Amino acid sequence: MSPSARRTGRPRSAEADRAILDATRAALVELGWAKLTLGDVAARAGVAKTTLYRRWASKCELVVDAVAAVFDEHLEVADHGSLRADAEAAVNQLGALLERPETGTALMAVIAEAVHDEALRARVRSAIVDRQKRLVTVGRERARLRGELPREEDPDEAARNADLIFDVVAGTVLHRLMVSGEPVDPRWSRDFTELLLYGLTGATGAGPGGAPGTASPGAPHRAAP
Amino acid sequence: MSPSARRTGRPRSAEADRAILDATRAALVELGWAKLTLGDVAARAGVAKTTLYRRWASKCELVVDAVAAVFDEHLEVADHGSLRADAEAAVNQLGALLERPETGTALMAVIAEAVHDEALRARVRSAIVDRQKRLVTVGRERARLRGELPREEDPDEAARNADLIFDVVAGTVLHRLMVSGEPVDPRWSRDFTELLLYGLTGATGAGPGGAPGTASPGAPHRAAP
Amino acid sequence: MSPSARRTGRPRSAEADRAILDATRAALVELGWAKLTLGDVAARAGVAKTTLYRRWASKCELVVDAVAAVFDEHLEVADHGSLRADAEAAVNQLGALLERPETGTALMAVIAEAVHDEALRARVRSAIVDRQKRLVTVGRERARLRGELPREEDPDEAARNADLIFDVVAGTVLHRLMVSGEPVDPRWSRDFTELLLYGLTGATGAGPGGAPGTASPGAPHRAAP
Amino acid sequence: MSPSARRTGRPRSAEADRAILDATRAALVELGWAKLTLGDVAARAGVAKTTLYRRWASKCELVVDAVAAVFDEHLEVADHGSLRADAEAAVNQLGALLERPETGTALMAVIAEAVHDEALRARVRSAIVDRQKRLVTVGRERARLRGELPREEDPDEAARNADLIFDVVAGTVLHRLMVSGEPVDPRWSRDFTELLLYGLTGATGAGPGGAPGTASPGAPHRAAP
DNA sequence: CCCTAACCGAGACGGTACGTCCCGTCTTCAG
DNA sequence: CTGAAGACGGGACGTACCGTCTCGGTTAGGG
Repeated sequence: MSPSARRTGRPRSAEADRAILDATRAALVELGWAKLTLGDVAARAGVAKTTLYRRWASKCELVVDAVAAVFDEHLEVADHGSLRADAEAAVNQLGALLERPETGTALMAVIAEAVHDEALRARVRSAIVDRQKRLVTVGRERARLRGELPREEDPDEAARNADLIFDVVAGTVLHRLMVSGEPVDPRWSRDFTELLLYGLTGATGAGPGGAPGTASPGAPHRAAP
Repeated sequence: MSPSARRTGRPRSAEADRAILDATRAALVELGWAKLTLGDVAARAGVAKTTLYRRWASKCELVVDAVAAVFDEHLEVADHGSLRADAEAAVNQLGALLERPETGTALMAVIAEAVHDEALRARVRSAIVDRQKRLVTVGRERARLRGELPREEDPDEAARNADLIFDVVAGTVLHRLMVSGEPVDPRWSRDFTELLLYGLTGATGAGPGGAPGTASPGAPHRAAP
Repeated sequence: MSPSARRTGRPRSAEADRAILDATRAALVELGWAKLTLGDVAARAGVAKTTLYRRWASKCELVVDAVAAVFDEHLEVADHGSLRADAEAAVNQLGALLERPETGTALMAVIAEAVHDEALRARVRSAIVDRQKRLVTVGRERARLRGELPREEDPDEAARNADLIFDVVAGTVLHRLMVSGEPVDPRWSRDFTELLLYGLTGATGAGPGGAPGTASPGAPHRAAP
Repeated sequence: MSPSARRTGRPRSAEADRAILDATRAALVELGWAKLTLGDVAARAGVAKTTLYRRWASKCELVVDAVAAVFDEHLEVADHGSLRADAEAAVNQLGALLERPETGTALMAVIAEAVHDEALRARVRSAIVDRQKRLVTVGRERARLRGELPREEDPDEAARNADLIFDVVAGTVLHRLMVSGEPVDPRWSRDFTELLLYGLTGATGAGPGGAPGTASPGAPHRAAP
């Protein structure tokens, strides 16, 4: 049916899709998640509510798609030469994305909704989370090739570790922005990267933030005794 | 004025306050954040809607207070003997709190709203975030007394570090539960604690999760040469 | 514009209009004006409150229309052969209409409101008052044709007289029912008609009510000497 | 109990009563019946709601009393020398009273309520209607003494006639002002008096309004042939 | 070149929850 | 015991969106 259906009749307007997603982002910036209404989005897009509902089942799914498009455009996994640099770049990139007025809030709200909605959770995962996760997995793979990280034998454990690290990176950035309400500025992402690489107990003797500019790069993975 | 104000007229019923907060928690458990209705809360509490609106300006503020009470009851900062044990206990405690049906989702939604609402953000901070933060600060102080962590000279830097660590701990737990949708079970909190203490580059040679039961306690803060 | 407007979109349901007016009348009979609730009317009509508010701006306007329909159905201006008979019939008809549980009280309340509301006043006038007024004007016209009343030269004065007579007839009936709380029974309407035709000073020597059964019919418009 | 009760404790403030009734009239003028609220009246009077409710059971009763006071002050039954003059004076007086912004509307609304409330109806009757009625009864008595009206034998019939005449006078004036929305000006009250005294068929040959200034006084009760 | 099916806009529909207003009662404190 | 202040339970209000539906009109294919 998928291939045969939708052969006859007037095809859906591709322009409408674009206009709706643009309008959704604009409305998110202007009103925020809670005050965003589908009727308003339709009006902004110059489109009938019917048209909108034909394509998206709910506010959540629409917003997920609208936000996902932003992630698609702005996430890249360039090689910065070292684990540390890759990590810091990933933190900065995540921070920059979530600092946008249309993403962070919307994402939080959608995630809250998704807790009780399996289908929505899957959509969020495939449209947004997995895209971010690649930053981590690709970075780790590169670090392993560079010899910065040991090779992991157990694939199961490797997967667990990848998930853990992603939770740490994404969770921390999200928390910094949304809960603490502080920006992801260069100093903070350097401190965070430091902590991420060497832990609380610290490799540099100074702990995270301790003269990081000089000490950290020179002591990459803890001089063996 | 605070003490002299509200001298006249019928005083507000303390019982009503309690009934409303209880009803809010019950409704959160039963319906979740999205389907929670102020009218329904009032009905459950055996209270008129007016009474509820007299005290709380919005669903968000009500939920913050209701959730805060849960945190008040269940957060403790007992001494577990070592930084590692304290950290793991804090992770478990945070996990247990946010895994409750009435807290996690609601908190996410409220935080999403708070982005556009300064007053709400302050309320969340003082009622919930700061309470959690004590787990981190008290734990770090103890670790310092035990000699597990170096003394920090610059008080400014100390504050930055405390904030960073809290963002990492709380953000990671939140992300694990809400976004990844996985539980905070003993193995995960052990792995996370390991990562938190020793970083990606790892102290144990096996990286996070590598035979942590044996290696980690024996290599707490990396014997200095 | 009137005919061309409302071309697009789903047209309003004529059935909803009918159901709402029916429900309004039923609710008026059952609850009376004071306890009548727009929400209740909507529920009885099997209609959403929105639908009701889309058509009528207030309880008053709705009731005016509902009551007007009753007047439309029950007012007729049949020829009874003489001014006296026509007048008596008009009095009886007005009495019967205003004695209905859904009309009298509601009308009083609406009129009270209309004092401060020009639009409502116009609506009452065109929907109800003018319909009643025809009883008077048609009756007077017939009486003139029969020679029972003199021809009026000045059209302005004629209009003033028609208004006056209508105020007398309708006002008296309304007052009898609403203020005095007495019914419009045959004897009273005969007495009132007598007074209306011959005045306080009376044509029959006995004054109004004085042996009216015999005197009045025989002395229609005062035998000229 | 009536005489012995209310001996002890602080006596009720007579000033409060006055302030409340004044505030009620002011609020009626400003807001009209529908928008008048007891809380607002209490606030205007500088009195607690409790005080108000201790004295009046409902908005209706309060308004009746407030309006009644106006009638008490402004109704007088002076002798104007003839039935015609007395009638015209009564019409003018009634008109002037009901034209006041605080009386007419309120009266209509209260009467509408009173239809379903026996106690209220009695209160309206004794506080307002009967006061007006005296204008009619006293006038008729005087006219009888002057010989302008025949003596009535049957006391039952006399009562019926008095009621009828009052319904006509009060009802017509009320209808003129409230329903037709026209003022009770000198010409109208002259025309109405004419109609009231001589009826539709008219004593003057010219009908009501036909050169009434000259014809009517001279042809009082239609010379019998 | 027209037919026709699916599209589109507009907007009314039955609902649910909202937050406000006022009701009439109560509870407290001051005189 | 009165009176002010004001919180209380309750109920209706009128509004805002929801997601669905019914219209008339448009717009591509496929015949």
